[in-house]
Amino acid sequence: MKSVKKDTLLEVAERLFYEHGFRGVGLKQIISEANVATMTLYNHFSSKDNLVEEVLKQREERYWSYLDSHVEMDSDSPFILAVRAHGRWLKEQSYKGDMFLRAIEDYAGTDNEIENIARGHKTRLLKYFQQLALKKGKDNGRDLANQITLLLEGSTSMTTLIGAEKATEYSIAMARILVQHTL
Amino acid sequence: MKSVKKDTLLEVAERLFYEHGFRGVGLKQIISEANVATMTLYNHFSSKDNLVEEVLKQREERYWSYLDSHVEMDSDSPFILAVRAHGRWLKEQSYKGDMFLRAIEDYAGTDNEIENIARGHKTRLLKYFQQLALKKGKDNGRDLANQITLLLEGSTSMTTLIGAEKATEYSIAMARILVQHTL
DNA sequence: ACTTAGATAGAATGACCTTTCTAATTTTCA
DNA sequence: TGAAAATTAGAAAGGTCATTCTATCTAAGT
Repeated sequence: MKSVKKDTLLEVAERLFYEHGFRGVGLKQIISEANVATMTLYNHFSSKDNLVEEVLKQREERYWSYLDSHVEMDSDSPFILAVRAHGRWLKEQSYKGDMFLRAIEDYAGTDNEIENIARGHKTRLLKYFQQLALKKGKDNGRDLANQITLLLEGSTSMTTLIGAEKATEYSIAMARILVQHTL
Repeated sequence: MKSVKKDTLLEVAERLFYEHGFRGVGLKQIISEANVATMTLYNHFSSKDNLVEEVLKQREERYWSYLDSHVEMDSDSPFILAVRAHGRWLKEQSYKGDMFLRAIEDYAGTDNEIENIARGHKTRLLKYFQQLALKKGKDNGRDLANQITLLLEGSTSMTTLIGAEKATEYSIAMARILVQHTL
């Protein structure tokens, strides 16, 4: 059932959408770089919007397996590990802005599923850190979770300006102070 | 020399570009909402890209007069004032992402002036905080400036998720800790 | 070897895009 | 008032876009 063509399409589409934006990439370019016929795309995806949806889902899966594989939840400093893992993700996969934020901006208020998927990812990130804070027995877990998330988002934006290494260095430094401060 | 039509066009274009993205808005919609003929637009702007450029310049001017009017450079805590001012800007003018970051993403690598203008704004922000740190006699001025900028960028992104008030609350709290920590 | 499903190239469609053109009308101000 | 400049509506050109439709071809499994 799994199709190599479909996987190629998803891979190419994710790269191009990330590089030039959802609206900045046409299907023609995608099928051309994927070495696939038009109808092959439409056999696997019902529309361009549907392709965008699948791309976002795939990217989210990849993001979480990235985080999961780098964060030992029971470690002394899971927050720091998460910020560091996010930094690696930035360096390798997200050096110019965040795809989910971009999807939210591009499709906000147009009544489609894309915005929901993108917002879902962000919500999950917040919940992730809230649970982490809970496990650590912090009383102000929600605040800490929001602040750590803010640091992640900040480092993502800053990556465009000063590179992933420096952005991550700064966010880790601040996360350390933060965790220490809310013990 | 100043034309009311041109101002209307800039105002309408800025609103629509921010709301739906540069590529998501057509000139037809802009001239329609500005109650202006096609040729009026082309009399004042040489192309759509040129319109985008002027919109960005205008927005940057507005951003800086916002900051300047709220930040007393010689105050005890100009950093905190700046973060707070940025928070007000978010609430009133930038509730869903940052227009400059978006311009950088949308036009990166397409060899045009737009990306330069957008990056210029971000560079200026960094320099602003570096000078502030210098005036305060901090030895690690560059680090503090980068971190404060990271907090601003983070609060901008978080505004889309939790609103400007909470995002600003968190960034101010973190900025306080930071300034205190690097005295 | 036959069948069936998937993939192919390429054209057709209709919508929308930016930019240019024209010719009539309105505004500005000396 | 009269001349110059700005603005108008609308069409046209020339692209690109997403989507659909052919009709041929390839590959797999029985």
